[in-house]
Amino acid sequence: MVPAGPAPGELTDYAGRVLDLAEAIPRGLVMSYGDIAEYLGEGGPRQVGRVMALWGGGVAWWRVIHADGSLLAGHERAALARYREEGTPMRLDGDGNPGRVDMRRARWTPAP
DNA sequence: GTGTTGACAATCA
DNA sequence: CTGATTGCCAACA
Repeated sequence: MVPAGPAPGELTDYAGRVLDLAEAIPRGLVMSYGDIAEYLGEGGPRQVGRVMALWGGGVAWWRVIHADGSLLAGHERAALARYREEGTPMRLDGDGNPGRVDMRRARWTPAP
């Protein structure tokens, strides 16, 4: 049998690692795309982003954000609700409303 | 095979 | 602080 490559819509090993790591992020903390890619030692922030875009719906997608702490475009409202519930450290935006995560405190790295 | 796009990041102005 | 530019890697037309 010829080794069939990853069919479209199916998880690859890399995607599995990304999702597994995303699931491992503790409540109240977050990781950036670049951090995940760096920890896995392969791919890059964009590949992690692609995995999350496709299968992120099955994990805590709101705990995976940009390196500068900005939230996901289009899902900011849902993410804010989660952060509020989990007590994630937030940084106030110009209007005095939470618009970003305080990466300085919320950033997390697995198994230190 | 080439060019464009994308749930990104680091650097410069 | 924000905005623009460049670099990176994979998928898609």
